[in-house]
Amino acid sequence: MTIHPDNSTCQNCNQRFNSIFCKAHEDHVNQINDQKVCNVYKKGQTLFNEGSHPFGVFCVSNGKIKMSHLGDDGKEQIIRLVKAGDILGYRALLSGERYSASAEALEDTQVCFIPRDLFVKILKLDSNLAFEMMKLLSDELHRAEVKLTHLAQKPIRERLAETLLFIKETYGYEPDGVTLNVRLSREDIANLVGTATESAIRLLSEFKKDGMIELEGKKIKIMQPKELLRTANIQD
Amino acid sequence: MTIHPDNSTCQNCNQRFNSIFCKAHEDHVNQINDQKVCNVYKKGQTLFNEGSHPFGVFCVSNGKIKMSHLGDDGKEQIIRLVKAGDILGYRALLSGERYSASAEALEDTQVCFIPRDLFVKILKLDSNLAFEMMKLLSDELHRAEVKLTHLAQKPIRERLAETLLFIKETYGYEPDGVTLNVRLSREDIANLVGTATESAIRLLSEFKKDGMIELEGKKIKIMQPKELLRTANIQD
DNA sequence: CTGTAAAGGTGATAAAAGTCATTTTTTTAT
DNA sequence: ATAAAAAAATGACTTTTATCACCTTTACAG
Repeated sequence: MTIHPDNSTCQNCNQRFNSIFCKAHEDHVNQINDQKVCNVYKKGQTLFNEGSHPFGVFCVSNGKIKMSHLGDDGKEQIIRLVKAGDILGYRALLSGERYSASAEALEDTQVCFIPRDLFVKILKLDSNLAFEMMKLLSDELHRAEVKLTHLAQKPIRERLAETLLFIKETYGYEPDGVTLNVRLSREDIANLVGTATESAIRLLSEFKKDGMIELEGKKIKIMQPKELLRTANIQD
Repeated sequence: MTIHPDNSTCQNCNQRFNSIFCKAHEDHVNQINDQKVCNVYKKGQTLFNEGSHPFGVFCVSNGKIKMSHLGDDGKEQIIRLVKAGDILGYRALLSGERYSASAEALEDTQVCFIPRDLFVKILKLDSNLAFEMMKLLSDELHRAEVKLTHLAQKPIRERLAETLLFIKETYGYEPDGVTLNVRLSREDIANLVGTATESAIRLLSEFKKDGMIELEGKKIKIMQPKELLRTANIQD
């Protein structure tokens, strides 16, 4: 079992001021630290499944997670990419419903679990945290509404370009400054864009031919971000 | 100027216990009542426009409103239908951004305006209200994610059927028990479904030919709700 | 290692949906 | 009441995208 000295408490967590808890009262952070349960999920492992009950929220100290819905015909739609510092599992918990999405680790990921009752108690006591939570929900809602509009109106080529830029915004580059810092299957990319896997593959090849990206297995290098942005055709 | 005796104060508003303020403290409702500004918007009038600054939230005492995004090529996407008892304008306000959507009255609509500072102050003081707000945001987020998935995966025929049922859920029927209690243009319906107006018109005609609905100008009668539900192909 | 399964890739074809042009109907303003 | 404008409807056609079949490459468990 690996020990992470600088990361083993919430107070010293390297994501502390990169998370929703940045403005939470110190006492409350201490309480979370006392009751949290940390865990490592291997690549491909599931944190929770659509349809099951939420017993708390998860806070990611490092790693990457995808959250997805299963469509009515069984096809996966990825609705969110989660990174270190993010929390997940709050949507269902706050609605008082079962999970409407599943969460799966995209690589080995370290996660702390905060029990439901504690999280709710602190949300009620700490109006700063509550406000951050509302802001987070509002931002997510905004993102979802924009994506919804683009799904309804934009061709797949533009949505793929936008998706690649979104991945870059979320996970950034590797030290080389061009390779997207995550490995996704072509199917995952398609399920993020909202298209058939074959269409995603074809368009990635076109982007490569056009010199906007380079492909090495699952590595994607962004060679011409400006051209990609133009292809995405985003106005705002 | 018409006087609405039972409706002129928040305390006596017929939507009081049908709104997010159902669990707010009485004192806070009184404060809102003191500072609110009521207004009537005629059919087609705009409450606010994408890109402008939010100075508070709106609370609908009666009427109907559509909220929509403008896509990058100028096409409208309707993201929400608002009814009596609902609030609107909170998303941008809580995110601290400009409005990302516009709101337009679908019929003559009575709306109270609650100033920003008061709303924020009460949200900070009243943890019950804050919780209701989080629940509301979570529910909206859920709705947006499901819609996003359906836009990515379902054919227009299914989405149109789903949209008609959604309108029914939102606004209900007229006293005859079959006519949808709202008048929408074919373009609005298309912008709700996320398709071209012509496609929406064609499919509505098909639904009529199949006996699921009847059309009389802008009146839509749901004749076979079960068949419509089957056509929508919703699993959950 | 190495065989097997999974993922990636490609072409042909079909289906879905959008666009454009035109006509009919409805609404609205004068 | 009526002309003008807007909305609805329809057909022909094009474009986009999905599906299917198949082949190649990669990953990985035994």
